[in-house]
Amino acid sequence: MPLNRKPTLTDVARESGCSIATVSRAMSQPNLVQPDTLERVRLVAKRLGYVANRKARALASGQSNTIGVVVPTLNSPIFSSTLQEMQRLFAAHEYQLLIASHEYDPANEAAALAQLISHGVDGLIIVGAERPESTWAMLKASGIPLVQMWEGRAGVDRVTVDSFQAGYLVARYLLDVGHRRFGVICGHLQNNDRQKARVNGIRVALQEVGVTLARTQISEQPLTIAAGRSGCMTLLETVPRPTAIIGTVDLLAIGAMIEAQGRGISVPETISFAGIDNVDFAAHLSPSLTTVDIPAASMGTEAAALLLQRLSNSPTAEAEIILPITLVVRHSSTRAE
Amino acid sequence: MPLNRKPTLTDVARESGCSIATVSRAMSQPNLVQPDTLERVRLVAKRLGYVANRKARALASGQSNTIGVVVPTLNSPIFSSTLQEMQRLFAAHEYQLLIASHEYDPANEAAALAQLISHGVDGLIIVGAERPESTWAMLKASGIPLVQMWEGRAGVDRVTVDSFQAGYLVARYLLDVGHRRFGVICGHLQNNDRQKARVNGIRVALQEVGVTLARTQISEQPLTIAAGRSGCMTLLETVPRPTAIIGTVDLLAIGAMIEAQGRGISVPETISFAGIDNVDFAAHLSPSLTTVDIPAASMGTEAAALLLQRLSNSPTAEAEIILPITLVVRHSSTRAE
DNA sequence: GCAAACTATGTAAACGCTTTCATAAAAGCG
DNA sequence: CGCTTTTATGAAAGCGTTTACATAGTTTGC
Repeated sequence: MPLNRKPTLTDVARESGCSIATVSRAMSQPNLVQPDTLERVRLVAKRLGYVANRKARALASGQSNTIGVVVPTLNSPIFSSTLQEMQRLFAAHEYQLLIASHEYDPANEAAALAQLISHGVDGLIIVGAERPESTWAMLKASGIPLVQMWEGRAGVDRVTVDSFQAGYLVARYLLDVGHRRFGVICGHLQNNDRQKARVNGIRVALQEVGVTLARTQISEQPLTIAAGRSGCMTLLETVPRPTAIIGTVDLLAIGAMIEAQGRGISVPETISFAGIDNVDFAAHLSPSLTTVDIPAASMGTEAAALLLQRLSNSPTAEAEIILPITLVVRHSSTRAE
Repeated sequence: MPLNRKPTLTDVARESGCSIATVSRAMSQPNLVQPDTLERVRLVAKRLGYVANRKARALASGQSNTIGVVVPTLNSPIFSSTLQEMQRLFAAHEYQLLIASHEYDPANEAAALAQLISHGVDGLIIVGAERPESTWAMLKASGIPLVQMWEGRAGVDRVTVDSFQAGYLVARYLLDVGHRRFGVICGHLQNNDRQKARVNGIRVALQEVGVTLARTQISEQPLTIAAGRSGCMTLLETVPRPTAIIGTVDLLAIGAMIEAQGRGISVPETISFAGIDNVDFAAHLSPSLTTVDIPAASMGTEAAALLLQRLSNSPTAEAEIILPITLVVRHSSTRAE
């Protein structure tokens, strides 16, 4: 078993006849060392199979080449496409992603953040702005560059999307084509500012034309297709029945639509359905889902780019990048009779 | 700006009037220190807001409390549910997940693994067994506990699922209900042993009844719904047309089915469709998708549990956990006329 | 009641790297 | 050609922990 011991800087230094300082420089700041010395060191390093020990490097330099990301859940088409893009960009810059999820529990989130901070991540990406002040204080105190996604609190860099507007857009559209009786299926609103904003957008759009959204017209659900179905079941019992049902998340809208179809309700003739997110899937359903496109992948790219910029210092002013959203009208919705 | 400097062990030691060794022990091996000393140290630590510096801890102890996971892509319902479960279990044991994805590129994977190893992860979880010997050598040389998921190479702990059998099961079922002309839409086979095994399972099942699967009856595609549609388009042109189309991944099967329906082909009467994976979605489609259930979430849990066991030493013999898969017959398939 | 075995703590040496400072050699300059 | 500036290297001091070893003080056992 040739599992001796990993070669260290010292080993390389000994073999190549120079000091560890020179070797260290050869590895991380090659321009500070003479070409032939560099060559020699590199050869030895390669021969010995030397690989820098990042723990040591991190301790000595204060930099870990690591980015912490905390999302509500990994198991969501939206977050995972965001993560995928972030991963791609960060990997290209030699950063590793330390990913945690908290399942919409603020205590979990605080714990995850504490762990990441203690791990010494160089940067942090978080979702949403709603969290206990104590968590915010911890983030501030850590002094770690921070980027928020989705919703943003002023004073912190952020890449957002206007969730309120997303809700407003779908609702406004449905109103425009004549709907007046609505049902809304949304995620749990507690600890989720994205959901709150979307629902508010809907509510305000309705109010503008004098329609109020009653308690019974809203069903809070987990974010799954099955939950969308059961949310729809509930809403179908309200009298009078809605002519349009909005899922504040595509998965919910899809579940709802499937449930309605399963009961022989014709979509969109009898009830129109619409979602928000524009997941891959939405375009392929039958009927295809009217929704609001949220550029989840770009959000990942932008957030990563912003953080990278911060890490390469450039002490620019506080940044807020707002990504555009667009209503996508498809066939799950139609004019109310 | 009270961003002075993080308190260190030394600070706590000074304030509590004992040596840093005692403080260190108080933090990590409380039973080695007298109750009242412990109490005192803890109080001071809390007052100062002391948080252990994991970089230093990692360097000194050789343990990083970090697990590296390398998956092909984050953006897949299958892998993300696996990751979600792993994250849950590891977080409960105070481990952080360092996640990388390689987009099915062996070079990327090797790079990611090298980075993770250099980061000093305590354990590693990888997907599939197919990778260059050089990558395997690197893994071996690192001496880091390793768990493989999906496919396994002997000699390394693994949590697998019989992908061959998955393919065999759907094909066998379709044969049993009378189908003889097949179309298969699969992912790119290169560098993807899961896909290869699934296709082989199908091929062998067909051979058993004397049916051969021609080159033209297989369409390799990226793993998206849209790709499933275009795969279906191709297959529909073969003469004679297949009476059953298998997507080796639900997304592909779903896309294919949607394409067929879009062309006015009745499903399952004219063509039967089946997939593999049993994603959330499959049950809710119309018609609901016949598929093979792959316990992706359990795979995450089991892999994490296995790795945790390894990390807590218990030098058990090499483990291979094979998770059960089951055929789920739904309404997208039916007896051939 | 004394050697042997613990127990609680302290001292100091790692861990493997980065980085400041010093030094010597090389280069630039009037 | 002497003086300043630049460049390439080395010595050594950290970075904040853990941990082997040493040292007293306490038990235990016969």
